[in-house]
Amino acid sequence: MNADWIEQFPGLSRLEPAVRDALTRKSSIVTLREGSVIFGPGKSPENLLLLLDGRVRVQQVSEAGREIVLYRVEAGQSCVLTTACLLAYEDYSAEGIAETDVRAVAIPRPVFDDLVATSVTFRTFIFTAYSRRITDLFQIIEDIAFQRVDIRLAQKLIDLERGTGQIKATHQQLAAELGTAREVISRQLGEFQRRGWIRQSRGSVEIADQAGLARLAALDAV
Amino acid sequence: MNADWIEQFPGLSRLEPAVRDALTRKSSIVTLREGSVIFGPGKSPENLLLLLDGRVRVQQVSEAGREIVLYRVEAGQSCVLTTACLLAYEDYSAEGIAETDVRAVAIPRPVFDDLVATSVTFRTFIFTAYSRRITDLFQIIEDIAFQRVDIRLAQKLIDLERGTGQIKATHQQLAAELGTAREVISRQLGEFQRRGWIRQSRGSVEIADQAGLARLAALDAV
DNA sequence: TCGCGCTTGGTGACAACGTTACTGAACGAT
DNA sequence: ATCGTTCAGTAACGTTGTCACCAAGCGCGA
Repeated sequence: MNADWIEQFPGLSRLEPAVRDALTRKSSIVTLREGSVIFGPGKSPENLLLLLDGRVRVQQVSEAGREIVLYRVEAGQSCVLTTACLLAYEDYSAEGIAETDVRAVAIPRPVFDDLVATSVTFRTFIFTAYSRRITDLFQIIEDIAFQRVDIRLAQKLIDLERGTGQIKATHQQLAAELGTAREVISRQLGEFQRRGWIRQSRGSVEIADQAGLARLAALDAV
Repeated sequence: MNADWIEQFPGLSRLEPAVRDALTRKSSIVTLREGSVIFGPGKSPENLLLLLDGRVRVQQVSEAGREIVLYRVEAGQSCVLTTACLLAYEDYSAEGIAETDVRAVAIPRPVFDDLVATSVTFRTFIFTAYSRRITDLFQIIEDIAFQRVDIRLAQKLIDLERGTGQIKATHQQLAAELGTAREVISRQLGEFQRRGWIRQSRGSVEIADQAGLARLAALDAV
């Protein structure tokens, strides 16, 4: 019915007409409620998801219960990597969670397989998505291994503040973003507040001096 | 000429005869000297490599010059991930280095593209390789973020000791394996030696009590 | 609306890790 | 034998992670 969703994916707009037709016929549009666990230990997706609306958070959960956010899939992106992740090994422990209500195109595995075989465009789309995630992961590894927490936190705050100057997140959630401990976040935010860069309240952080944060964040790789 | 190399790749042994023929005809066997930089900032491979002999180390180098080993490609494995890595972004900073002399099958990009399109077997081979690397990366992230250095070092020593009870590596190299600092390795090895688990000499570590190391390594996720 | 329990945040003490700065030992080349 | 380079050891200190505990905020049912 509604085949126009393809236009939301820049990489797919030049899809060969026949392929495009097959894709729209054989895939379906699904909706997922905020908070749904899309995949994870115990769940396995039979579909490749292309996000139309909403946001999915992919995170690693350690046996000790600590979490770290690996990346997010936004509208217009595909979730291949995590699908592929389920293929090879069983002992993975990443999970995907709908951060908002999500609307997505679900492409069944056989159709996906067929499309990869048939279409150069689709193949490029998929491989590019892979590459992007992998460089993301490389970056995360470098940050965790070599970057100071205060700098990473400043960057993350700037990143999470989407226009509104407000970030709705507990210290615990921010700790998971950086793969560190809640206490560390509390300390750093306390320091940021002392410097007048932010104002804190329960469950949210308000940016008071973006430039101040940005100066710290820019110390990056000096 | 020598088409038997395909047998070295379990994932490819069932390749359709026609595809198999195309693969052997259009690819070439290359050799690389120990120490060669196979790809990295400035170098880009035009080929997908399937390793016949030798070992390739893939590592991330930070702007400050610190290094961390991401994974190794061994004989019988492919190097897709890093090839794909070059597609999307330019600002990656990983490099691949031949740890030993390397003999590999080089598949030109157009041939690779054609094979992915033609053969389900080949496609599975490639995607499985991807999945494996990605779960590796997930594991590395979890280790760096949540695991103690002494435990990781003990695991790494056991891992690097391949039969010989000897590990040829400087403290600096071991530090790069774990993404930590040389001084930290020196301290930990000093402690291991004090406990009688290892004996040190310039440029190498000798395992004296594997069981002792193994006990520490097993504290993993208790 | 009061009290109860849960979540969230604050803090101090200490352990682990990273950084800086420096030292000396081991090795290779000439 | 000497020199320069690489490698390893160490002390001091700053940063981050862990543990233990407490207090404030909030939702919810009595």
